[in-house]
Amino acid sequence: MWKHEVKSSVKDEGLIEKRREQMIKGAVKLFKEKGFHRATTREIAKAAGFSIGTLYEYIGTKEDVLYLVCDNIYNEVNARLSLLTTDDGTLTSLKSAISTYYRLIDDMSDEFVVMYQESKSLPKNALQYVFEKEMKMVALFENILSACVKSGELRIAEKDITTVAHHVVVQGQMWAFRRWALRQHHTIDEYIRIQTDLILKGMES
Amino acid sequence: MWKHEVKSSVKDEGLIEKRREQMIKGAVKLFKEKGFHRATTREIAKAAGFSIGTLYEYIGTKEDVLYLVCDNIYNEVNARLSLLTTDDGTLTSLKSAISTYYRLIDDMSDEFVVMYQESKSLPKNALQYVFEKEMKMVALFENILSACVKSGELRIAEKDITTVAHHVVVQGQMWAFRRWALRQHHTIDEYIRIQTDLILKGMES
Amino acid sequence: MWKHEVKSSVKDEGLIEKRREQMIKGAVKLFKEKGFHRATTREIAKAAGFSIGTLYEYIGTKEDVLYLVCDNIYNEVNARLSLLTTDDGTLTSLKSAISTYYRLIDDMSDEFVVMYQESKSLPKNALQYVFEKEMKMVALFENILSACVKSGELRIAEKDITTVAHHVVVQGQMWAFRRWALRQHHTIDEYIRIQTDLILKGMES
Amino acid sequence: MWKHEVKSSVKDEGLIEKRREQMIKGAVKLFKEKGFHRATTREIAKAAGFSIGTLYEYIGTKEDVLYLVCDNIYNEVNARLSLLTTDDGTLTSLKSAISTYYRLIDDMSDEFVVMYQESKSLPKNALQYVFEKEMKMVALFENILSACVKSGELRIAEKDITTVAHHVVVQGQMWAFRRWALRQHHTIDEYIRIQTDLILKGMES
DNA sequence: TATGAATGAGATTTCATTCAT
DNA sequence: TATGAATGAAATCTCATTCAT
Repeated sequence: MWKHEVKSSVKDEGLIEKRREQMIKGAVKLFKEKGFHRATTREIAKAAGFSIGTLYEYIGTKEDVLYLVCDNIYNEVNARLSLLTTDDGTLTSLKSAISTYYRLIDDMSDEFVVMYQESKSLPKNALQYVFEKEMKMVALFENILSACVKSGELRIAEKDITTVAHHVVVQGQMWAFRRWALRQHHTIDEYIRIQTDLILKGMES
Repeated sequence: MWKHEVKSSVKDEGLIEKRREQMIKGAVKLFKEKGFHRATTREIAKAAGFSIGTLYEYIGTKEDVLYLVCDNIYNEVNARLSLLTTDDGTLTSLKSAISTYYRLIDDMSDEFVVMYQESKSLPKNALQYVFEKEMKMVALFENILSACVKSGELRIAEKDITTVAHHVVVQGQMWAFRRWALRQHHTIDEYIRIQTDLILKGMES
Repeated sequence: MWKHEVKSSVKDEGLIEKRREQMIKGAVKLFKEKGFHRATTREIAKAAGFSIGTLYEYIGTKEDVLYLVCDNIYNEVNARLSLLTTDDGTLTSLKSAISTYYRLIDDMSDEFVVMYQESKSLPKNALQYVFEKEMKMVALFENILSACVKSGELRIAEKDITTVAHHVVVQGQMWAFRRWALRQHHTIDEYIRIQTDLILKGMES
Repeated sequence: MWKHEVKSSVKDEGLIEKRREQMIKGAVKLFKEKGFHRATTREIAKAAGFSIGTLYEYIGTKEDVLYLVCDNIYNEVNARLSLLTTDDGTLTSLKSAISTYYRLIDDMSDEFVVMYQESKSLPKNALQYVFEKEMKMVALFENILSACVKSGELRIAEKDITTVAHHVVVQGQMWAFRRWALRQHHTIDEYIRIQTDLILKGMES
């Protein structure tokens, strides 16, 4: 998979890391508030805590900021899920994957909302990269579901597996996008239980 | 419910109707392609088939175009759903509502995608209006679900009903947003069946 | 003296006259309120009581409206002053000219203010014409003053006469421009008396 | 008295000062030539010697340029008059005030003409501010005249003092507005003498 | 490395004028 | 004659990006 490169004229890798973290944090807040297009680079710089000149020492274009936000999310997703997940065909593995994923979304709601709302503004290359990451997420759940089907724990028609995987991912997004409504009734734990039950009951063998 | 007014300096109501239809059609195509912010008013005018000057005879600001697109969707939703839906507590009424709603989304996928992706760019007033329309949609499914619970056809905890209603609406959006993936495996009819089954099996009493 | 021509595609002279009167009345009100540039032709048409299309049947360009306003003033000035004034070298003739002129300004304050504030927006030709009219006004007072000097009623150095004539004209404008302040203390009659006294006492022989 | 603030995104106060001076100089020339409305912001920028982008680093709206011109005049007026003037009731103090004021107008004729012709285009707030400055000028002469009346040097009816003060100010404007005519006959020194004499003779006790 | 002033392409919006009805 | 929809040139203002310090 091709990886979008963000240009920087600064050499010190540690510094780059640090500045980009500042940037992402500030940008997410800003993009959440006013969206990617309405947020100016000046504002992003200020929110990050440095000057417009400095901002451009660490990125090439404004869109890079958005890319960094998206990339950051997937790094987080990877870090958390890759360790944990197995596709051993047990319902436990499915439940654990859903739980981990939804909890991640709960932790990074703002980031997820920003990513899903603004990623279309990425340049083609970066968009493609983010898209592939997203598809990897879906594929991960496909694999787990597939394993559960093979092991006989779930009954899903072969051709429906992809759709169910999308379903799982999308219901996760829903927690981020409609938080204000859902949180009135449920904690993240309850939400995870409800969604898990729905899948399991709907597809039990 | 307050209704956002779009200013026009043209008097002939029929003409306004006609021109705005042209506008909406052109705008949806454009917004889909490049998003609201990247589409210029000149492009919108051209896509609609008239000059920039004429465009501004029928709207006050660029955001009005977006509003018209959103408003148009809900008019369509109303037209189709209001006739059809009953909350008599039968599963049939639920199925029929889901089917009608999802089919509408299928017909107007582009419009729905544009609305959900760009509506945050609406001015506060208009955003509020669109938001209320969306909540009305959720409430409609809440009512139907509630009736089914009361009649004993479904078993859903009182406090989960809102969440399930959101679920139904969001899965409809999913068909619009992830069409390219889902359509590889399913027709809209199948998709409706899958989602309906999932709800019914997941919540049968 | 060259006279600026305002083009009209309408033949009926009486109608032209009538429409232009409507126009001038509406325009003065509008120009007073927002100035020539901020007033749109649409607004002028509406203020005149007809449509934008009709407006352009009676003028060639927006600036023609301004010209008509200015021209109208001088027609009025002519009508009133030409009858009345004599330069027989009596103080009475001077007093009467001042009185007539200042009273005219009092009657047409809005028009005068508009003319003096906006005439610089006239096209060169028309501006020249208005300028010449203004100079004729000054010349008229020069003649009267000259006659009074010759007859021994006033003592003004030859080279100061023009300046005094300008003085008289400008103090007339002052009544129009600073009405809100001056009217708190004086009626037009008093104002005329004050200004006349000042001239006479300042220049008595 | 409230003071209109002109926004600038540049921090260096000295630079702001310098750039605004350039701006004012260029703008006065331009406004004199074609008036505020016909002068475009691009032209203003060019006349000031920088780009349109830079212009807007130092102002918020085009109207701010006009405001800066007006404000500049009154700063100058203050600087010159405040030092010099006394209202000790001597004719000398009156003469000196008139002389200083008229000489100032002579030096800044273009600026004064622009201000009086265009200030109506200022936004309400700024217009109010400029208006108050103008009234302060009138009040200044009122005070001096009053003192002369009290000391017995002049005889003016109480209620006429305001009008005479306006008179003095307006005759100053006249030197700016009708320079082309007046200068043919008089130097500024002569003009000052004529106007001073007129007042003194017209109102001597 | 960090700063922020300078730049100018490009976006939105207005409005004088035309012309078919 | 009267109307008003259509037009597009031109104006104001924004903002991503650069570069000298």
